[in-house]
Amino acid sequence: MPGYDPRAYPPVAVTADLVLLTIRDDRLAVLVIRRGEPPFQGQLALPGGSVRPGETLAGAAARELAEETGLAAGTVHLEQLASYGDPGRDPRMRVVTVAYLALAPDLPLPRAGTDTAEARWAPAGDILAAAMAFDHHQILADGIERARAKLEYTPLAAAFCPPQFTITQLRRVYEAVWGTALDPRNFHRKATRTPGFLSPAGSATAGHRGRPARLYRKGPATLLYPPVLRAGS
Amino acid sequence: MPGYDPRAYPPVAVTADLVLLTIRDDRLAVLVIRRGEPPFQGQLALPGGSVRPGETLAGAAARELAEETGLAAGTVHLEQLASYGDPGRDPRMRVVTVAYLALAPDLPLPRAGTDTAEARWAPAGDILAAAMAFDHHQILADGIERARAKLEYTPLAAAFCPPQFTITQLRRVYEAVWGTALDPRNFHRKATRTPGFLSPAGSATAGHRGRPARLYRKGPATLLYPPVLRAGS
DNA sequence: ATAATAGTGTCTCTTAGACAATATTTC
DNA sequence: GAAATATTGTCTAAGAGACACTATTAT
Repeated sequence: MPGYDPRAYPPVAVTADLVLLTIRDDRLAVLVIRRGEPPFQGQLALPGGSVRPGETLAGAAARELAEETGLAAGTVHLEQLASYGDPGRDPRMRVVTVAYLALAPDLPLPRAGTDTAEARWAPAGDILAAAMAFDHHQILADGIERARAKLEYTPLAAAFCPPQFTITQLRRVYEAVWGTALDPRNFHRKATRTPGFLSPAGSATAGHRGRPARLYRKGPATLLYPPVLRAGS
Repeated sequence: MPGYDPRAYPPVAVTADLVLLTIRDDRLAVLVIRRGEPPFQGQLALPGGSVRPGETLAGAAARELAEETGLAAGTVHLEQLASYGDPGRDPRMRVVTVAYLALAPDLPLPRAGTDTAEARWAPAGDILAAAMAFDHHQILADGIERARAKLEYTPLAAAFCPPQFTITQLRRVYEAVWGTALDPRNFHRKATRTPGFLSPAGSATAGHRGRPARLYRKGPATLLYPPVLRAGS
């Protein structure tokens, strides 16, 4: 637009917030912190912080992720979710946050006390039923919905699993995220016969009751065809 | 995060950019402007501008849309696409842009000369093959890919059509966006039998050769089940 | 009548979902 | 052996894609 000058307006802060999901005890869980200072002191919130000068948006999200989990970005799936910038969403000033969705295997508990007040995993359903600081409830809901949708047509469920995993582990991811039970036999056939979904990883597990299961890795496909559709009609 | 202060960092500008798509002459077209001033003077760009104080992000996108097309937001589908904020994407200062995807029926040519230098519709394929200012090439590519994907599992193709339309018009949308030919008979069956995709609008068209076609409106569904899948295996 | 476009029906193949049957382990 | 889990197979119904056929208009 001719004549527009980005410097002509009052200052805006840009932050990166994180919806970090995992599966714990066969349930979808989210990493939340309890805010140690105003605004919304004492309330639950998503981890996040300012985007620093010279840092990309994804870089800021990856840095937050590393600070919270101690893990390098390579281990965890990280994608941009959406941006939220309603005036008044932060009482201090105009803040636009770029939310990122991160999907991780069941991680060791996040490092406590370094720079974040009381970060912990909590069942996603519990958090959705509670209040959160800022508009984080909406951001979390959007993140969960994104994850649900992406399980249908991408091999992203594997992001919730360790590098090698069994079909049953993968099925439990679907069941936890969708909140529905799936037939183990039909799921097995679907997962193993959808091209590119899985790559065999040879050996088999043992150590629990029942027949040992084969191991797989995430396959080369980026889109599943045909998709794994949630029940519809 | 304790101790973080959004005011502690250098200023950032937030803008809203628009990927406005339509179908013209059975081809996917995008609204582009030619920049009248530096940076990237003379280059093609997407329409956009600063988010004003007190304005929501979606509100800024709707305002840009109205400025470019003269249309109220109600006529046009508008959804957030993604945000782009790499340092250096704008040489003047740190600018984070929130891109919105807008889908519209074939509109009268945008108002010329009011506040935008030379806005025009251009075939999406031509623009993708050309250079654009900033990172707008990437934004456009992401917008087109979003539109392609959404045609599969939402009734969004209707957003490219006037309020009432025929099955053939709808099919031409799919063909233009996907760049593939679809069987008219199978598409007809699919469109009319997918629950909630279309609502009959009674009367029939005429005025051209061939049997008059029935008219439909966009149906109540927000997700198509089963989806209209692009050919895969 | 002919061409053109709209709409229906039919056939085949693939896939989803229900569920029987078999395989391989631990207890 | 019994129980638990993994894996394969079978049956049925629904949907996709190919394509014949009918319907209704303009010229």
